[in-house]
Amino acid sequence: MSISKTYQPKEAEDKWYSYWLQHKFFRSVPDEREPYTIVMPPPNVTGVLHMGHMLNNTIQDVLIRRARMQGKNACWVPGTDHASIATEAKVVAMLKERGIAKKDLSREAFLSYAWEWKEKYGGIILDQLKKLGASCDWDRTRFTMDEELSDAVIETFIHLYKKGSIYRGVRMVNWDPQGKTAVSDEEVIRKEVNQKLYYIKYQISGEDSYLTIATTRPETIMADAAICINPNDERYLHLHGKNAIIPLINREIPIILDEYVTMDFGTGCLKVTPAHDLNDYELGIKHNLPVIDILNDDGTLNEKAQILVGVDRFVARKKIAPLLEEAGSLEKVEDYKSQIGFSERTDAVIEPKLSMQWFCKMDQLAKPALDYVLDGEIKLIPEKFTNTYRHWMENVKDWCISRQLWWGQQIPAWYLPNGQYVIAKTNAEALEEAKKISPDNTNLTDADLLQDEDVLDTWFSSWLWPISVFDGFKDPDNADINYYYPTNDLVTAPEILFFWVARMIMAGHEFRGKLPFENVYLTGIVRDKQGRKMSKSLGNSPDPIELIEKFGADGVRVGMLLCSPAGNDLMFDESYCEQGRNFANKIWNAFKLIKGWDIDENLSNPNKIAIEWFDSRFNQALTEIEDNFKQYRLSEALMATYKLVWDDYCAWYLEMIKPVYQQPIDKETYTATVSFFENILKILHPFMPFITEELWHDELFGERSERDCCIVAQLLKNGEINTQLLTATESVKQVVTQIRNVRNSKQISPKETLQLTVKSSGNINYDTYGSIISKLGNVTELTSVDDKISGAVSFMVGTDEFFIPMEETIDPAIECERLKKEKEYLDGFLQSVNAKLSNERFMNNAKPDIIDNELKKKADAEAKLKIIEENLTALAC
RNA sequence: GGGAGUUUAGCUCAGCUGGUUCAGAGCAUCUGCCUUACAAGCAGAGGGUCACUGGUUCGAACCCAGUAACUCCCA
Repeated sequence: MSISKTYQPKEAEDKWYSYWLQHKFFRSVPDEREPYTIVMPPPNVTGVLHMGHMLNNTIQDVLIRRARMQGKNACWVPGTDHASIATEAKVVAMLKERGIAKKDLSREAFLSYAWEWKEKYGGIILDQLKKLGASCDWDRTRFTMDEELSDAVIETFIHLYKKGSIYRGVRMVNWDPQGKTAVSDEEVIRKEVNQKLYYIKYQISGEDSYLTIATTRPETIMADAAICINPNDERYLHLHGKNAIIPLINREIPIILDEYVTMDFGTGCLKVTPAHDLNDYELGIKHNLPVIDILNDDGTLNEKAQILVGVDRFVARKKIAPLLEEAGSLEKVEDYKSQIGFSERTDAVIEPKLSMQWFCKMDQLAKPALDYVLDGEIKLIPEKFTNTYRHWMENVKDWCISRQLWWGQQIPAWYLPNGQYVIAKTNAEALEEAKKISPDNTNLTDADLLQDEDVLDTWFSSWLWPISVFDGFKDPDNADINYYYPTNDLVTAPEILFFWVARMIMAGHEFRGKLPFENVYLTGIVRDKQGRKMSKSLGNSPDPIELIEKFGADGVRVGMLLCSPAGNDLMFDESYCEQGRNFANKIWNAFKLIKGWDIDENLSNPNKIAIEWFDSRFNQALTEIEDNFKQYRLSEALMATYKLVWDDYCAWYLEMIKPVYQQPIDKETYTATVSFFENILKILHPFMPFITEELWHDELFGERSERDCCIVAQLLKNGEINTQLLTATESVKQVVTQIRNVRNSKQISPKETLQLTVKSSGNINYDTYGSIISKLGNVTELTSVDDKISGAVSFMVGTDEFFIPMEETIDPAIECERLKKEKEYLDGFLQSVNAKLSNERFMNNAKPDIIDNELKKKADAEAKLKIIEENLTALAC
């Protein structure tokens, strides 16, 4: 049988993923084992897999697979999010292509199109995740608009309303004129934009003088309600108590005084437009100013503007400048940079707009949610996010939860003909409630009640996710929720710490009295090499599926993890995936080597030390890896594994025990080596599930039953670590390296054998390790002497001296130079050590073990110096 | 404008409670190798004023203050 020269991922991936599915290895049902649970941050139904998902889900899969192999009942719940605004926008666009306008459709008709769209595209990401190897319990896949989850949303709304936490009110909201809906503060992205600052002259009423205001939004002057100046501004004392006249429309407005105005910004005169600016709105309330809203929902000007009616706000801005110019009211225009809010979903410029919305009070919900984190019951990883979290939670504003959309859970508010409203789940219940609050209205029928048109913010469903996926609302005491909740780890992006994580903690506390998860692992943002965020519009993001095809899923997983320290952004580059692919190949080739050996039962085992050494080294690495996992340092856990496999196992161990070409190996070594390899497959599995499963089933490891799979193999407990053996072997490795170095510098082929002589100081028993040195250094004869050998290349390892006789003569001058350099170094070293030891304050203040260490350093250095000095004398230099 | 964070090798990052002359890893680079597991590889090697300036200390990449640059969050 011939084994391919390199690892071919494609076939193994398809084969084993379906094998796992078929044998239900991802399936989790409550049992007596300890649960380990992750709920997947549900991706949007509108999305396609991007690098952020790849990173996020690789991490979750590593955690879940490891837990599974630790004997825990691992449950990873997948699902998707309905993403009201984004999805509705997609559906509207799709309908437009088919020549259908949303406004011509009934709500029901529109929703059926939306569902059709969701069925068609909504599962794409989840399918793509399978290619990555995600071991989710797919039977538990949920969608935020599933019936049970929607019910939970409605009931939650009713509960919070009854508690007084939800109210309806007119507020300045972030209006998305393209999505025609309000969005929350968190959904507004601020960007610095080049704008113009228009200086506009307003005539003072009854006078022939003017004042000048500076604004970036000249199209809103028609909505002005006042001009505000700082009462301390001496330039404008003459304006106190007067009125100004808005140009073009000639409406008279008062000049008011408020210290809010910054005197040195613009002209020091501020136009106050309560309907179209948040700060102006507050100023308006304070000064009892009228609110004049001149914009329609789609961002065009309405008849209140009197001019430019029906024109879009940005077109109006362009058109009004010449009008003002003509009227002699435009003083000048300057370039100006400022922050502008954009809708996260549609990228439209956000319009501050007054409207009637539903709000959820945050103060009471925020307090306990903050405490969980401050008390350390919930850990944010890395810790630095705790500060950000606290800052946000302490300054949290009420949450605008209504959206002027159809796709989502419709708000369970029902309006009576008289304008009163009741909150109820169904029309029938609403009718009952309505009769209660409106006793005069006994002949109300359900047809008289109109349900609120709006739907709830998507986050108002996803904040319930860790509870609702286990039906914790429908059936609060069911076996699943009792077993899986609180979940263990949440892996998500820091961008949605407030949107989502904070609110889940609130919901967890409010509805279950318990935190929803114990650890929040915040991943970085995937950026390209130049540090730009990867995005579709920039076109700088590789297609994850193509990456998988190119490097294999294991390779890509390794690549993602190699460059992803927790919480730090990662500068992604394909070369990391290449490194991952190469690693898979290395493992493949180690397998090929072992696979090719024949066993001779009659041979005795010459490799006892090597085996013992690797056993210790393996256990040492296990400890490191475990420690890294405990601290969620996944990239370091992977690196520790990588080095164990590549360096220790392949480069050292296999070379130590490898039989001469086409010679058989002894049984004992073979068994140990195969067993090591199997253990290595286990620790590799969470990172590289496919290649490990593929190799696991090779006959090299004997017969396997159908369910004996790497994915469910149990990780080993840490065994003993023989530190003495480990340090001795380190020295032995150094000897080998030195020999190779000599070969390199003298251009001696590895094939040419050498003689090696050691003058040992007795720290290492070369009878024991000699065979390893001989084999790896290609040394025929290793002899021990008590005296130096002349005419040989020499080197030192620790305080042992080694000699390799050379036919060509050694240049004493070069040798002298080398020795002198080393002596210089050691002298300096010794001096610094002695300086410490003779320093009274050091001796008084330093801990005893540190002093001991210094003494040991001194002794070592002195011993080495002695040898070097002897050598120098011998060479007479 | 307010708050947080970052700055260590060409790149990406470790460096826990100051204590080896402490400066480390992977990748990249350079040199030599087609040595029958692996050129997607093997064997070696060279890379750094730990952003800057002061301070504390017997001792500072690490603690403190200030400066600079960058990033993020909030307004």
